[in-house]
Amino acid sequence: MATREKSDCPINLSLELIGDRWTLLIIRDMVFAGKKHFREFLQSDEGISSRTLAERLQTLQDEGILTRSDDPTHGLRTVYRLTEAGIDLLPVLATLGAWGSRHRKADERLARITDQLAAGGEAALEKMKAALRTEHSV
Amino acid sequence: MATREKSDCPINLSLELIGDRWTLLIIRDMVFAGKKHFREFLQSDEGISSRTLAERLQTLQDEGILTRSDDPTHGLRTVYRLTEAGIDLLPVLATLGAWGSRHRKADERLARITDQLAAGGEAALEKMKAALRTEHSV
DNA sequence: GTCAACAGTTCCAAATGTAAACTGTTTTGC
DNA sequence: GCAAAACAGTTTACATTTGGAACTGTTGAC
Repeated sequence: MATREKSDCPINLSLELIGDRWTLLIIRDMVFAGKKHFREFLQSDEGISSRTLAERLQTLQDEGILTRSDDPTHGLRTVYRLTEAGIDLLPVLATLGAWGSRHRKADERLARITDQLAAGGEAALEKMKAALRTEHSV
Repeated sequence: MATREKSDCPINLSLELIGDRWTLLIIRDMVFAGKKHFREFLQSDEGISSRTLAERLQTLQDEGILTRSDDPTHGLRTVYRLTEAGIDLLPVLATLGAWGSRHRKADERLARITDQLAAGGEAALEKMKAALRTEHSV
């Protein structure tokens, strides 16, 4: 995504980075399923290809949304962690989930999660962000 | 976008429809700039191609996000209007804009708009939704 | 020492997106 | 009443992105 920015509109700038089919699904898996490893992302229901996954993880790393580091306890394993900018995408996931829950035929169990998050307002979001900071700190 | 759904996750269902570079920019133009005509969307800074625009408008219409009708006062003109599902995308635009405003180098004047909307909580959103309902009703 | 786990990479085909020119009406300005 | 501009797209040729499958090279488990 080395494309020159097409405008300085905040919505456009967000979309230039996360406006695609896969990026927010990766973030979703980190936020709601606690995934941290390449192989885990590969196993999601939507079936991202390893090629696309590798490219997205690299871009997200370049743009400061997540960090990549070696697992000290396991030489082969790589750990991906959300940065503060990545954790800050939680409200986007919440509103996106709430919309899908209301206007598409979504799984009820999953819908409850984002619905509660969106309905809980700032307080619910901050609580979950705090938990994510703990989980993704080194 | 006649793709079979890959999962029933509400976030995935939202992304399958609006997770791309252009769709939310069209909605943004309708919501914040009051655009309603093909030629107006074409003139945005980001420069969508007429082919992509036509395809997206068709999909959004098929999926019930907007409606298409002839302008009674002007035989050539077509009017696109947001449905309730389309208006309901406002919180997504607000959080997306707030994120871009905080984490990218966004235009300050534009950033203020989404920032206030996101900071104003449910009340600010509902107020703007009410205005959109009036503007996009027949 | 063998086998599975791990994070990718490589290659090719298919799908999608872009730019630019073009269509066929209708309305506007004179 | 006629020419030019406005309107919503379509078409075509090309470039870029994506998807699927097979493959690499290393490390850890048994």
